[in-house]
Amino acid sequence: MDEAKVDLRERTRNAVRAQLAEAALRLFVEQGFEETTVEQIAVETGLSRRSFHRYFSGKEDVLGQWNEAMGRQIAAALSARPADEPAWLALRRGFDDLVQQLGTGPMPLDITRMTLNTPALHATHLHKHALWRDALADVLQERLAENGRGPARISAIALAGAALAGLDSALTQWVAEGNEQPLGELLDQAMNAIAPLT
Amino acid sequence: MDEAKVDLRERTRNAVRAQLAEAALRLFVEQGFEETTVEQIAVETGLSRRSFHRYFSGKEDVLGQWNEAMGRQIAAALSARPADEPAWLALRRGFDDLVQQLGTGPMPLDITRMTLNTPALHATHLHKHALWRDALADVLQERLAENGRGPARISAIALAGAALAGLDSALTQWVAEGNEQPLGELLDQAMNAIAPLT
DNA sequence: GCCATACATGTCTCACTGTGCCAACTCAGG
DNA sequence: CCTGAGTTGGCACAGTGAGACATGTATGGC
Repeated sequence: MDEAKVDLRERTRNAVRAQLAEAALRLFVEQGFEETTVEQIAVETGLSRRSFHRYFSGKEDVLGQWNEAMGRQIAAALSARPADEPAWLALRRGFDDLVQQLGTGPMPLDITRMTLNTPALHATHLHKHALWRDALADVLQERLAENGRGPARISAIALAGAALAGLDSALTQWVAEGNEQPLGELLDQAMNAIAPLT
Repeated sequence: MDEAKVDLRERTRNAVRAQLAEAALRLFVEQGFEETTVEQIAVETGLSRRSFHRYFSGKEDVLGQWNEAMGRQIAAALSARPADEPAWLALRRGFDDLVQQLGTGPMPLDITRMTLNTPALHATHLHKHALWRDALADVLQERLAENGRGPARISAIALAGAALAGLDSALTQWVAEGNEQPLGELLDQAMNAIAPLT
């Protein structure tokens, strides 16, 4: 029972969570983030307000959880880069998955625009970057620990943070000009302005 | 009357605002941010909950306004740097005021620690960085516009964001090790890890 | 097949926040 | 004295987040 039972419950939970997230996203895009109440999302899914809070800590957490998965993906991509690749370039390549995923269809652009323009969501967005930064810093330390002692923690965090700053400025520009230039090129431009992508 | 009257009102307002901020900071440090209610701050200053919201949009805005002044100061310092100084070094020097101000007494360290560890305040902290970033980007564009056309907006934002990422990792480390190394040295270390401080 | 048990959910309740609205007060200028 | 701008307090309201408790509901062992 400790096996299949837990797995089943877990899968059910995930399914419900996904339903809630889907309803929430739809309502957000339809009528805006602030104008959507938790109750609306809950009713839409056939749940109570209280139960919504058993899956998400709040409205903004709906997007927060979506981003956690992406964070792990980026960290994994980074640690898969060849060890002799310069760190800055490896960071750039680590973003490739994200860039590709955001480049498919107009939906991601709408969500990204809403995320950057809604104060409450912008906060979530920045918090997400802070989490990604720490995760990437871990990988960087591990990556560079091979040749001698790795860099100090502070350097790893700084480097990861700088890369994310580049990503953020690329996203800002991307949203501002409405997908005029592909996100990947903007990211190259941004990161190159910080340090040469050797 | 349009002269002294308005000024008087303005000074009174600022005085009340300062009193509120002082009471809020004290209560935050004493009993934590989340555990402090708006009502407590208001009563402490002899005001009503309603009136507190006429000075600050919320608890976190107390620190938010403190940071706005510092943001303007940093931007001013940056634009005062010699035009032939490399941008990255100029950004580092622009932080000198902030570093010095945070290095005086144990109070700033406590506030900074609380800011980084409290979720709601961390969000304010990140938002503040976003504002600073845009302000610094403006100055950067202006600075480098002298020799020919300035850099693209995206590059200016990326550079400013990277500098702030360095500052953030320095602050994180500073708080983590409890002022073991001076903040200025940590900042040198962090920014050097991103790009050489020529 | 039956039941104890764990887990999800709904209802009720409470504290806190942010905001609109209105009455009362203060204080300078006519 | 009084008018008018600005500030404040009190009240009400919607929304959020969380604790307590009761009610299902499905799963496992018996």
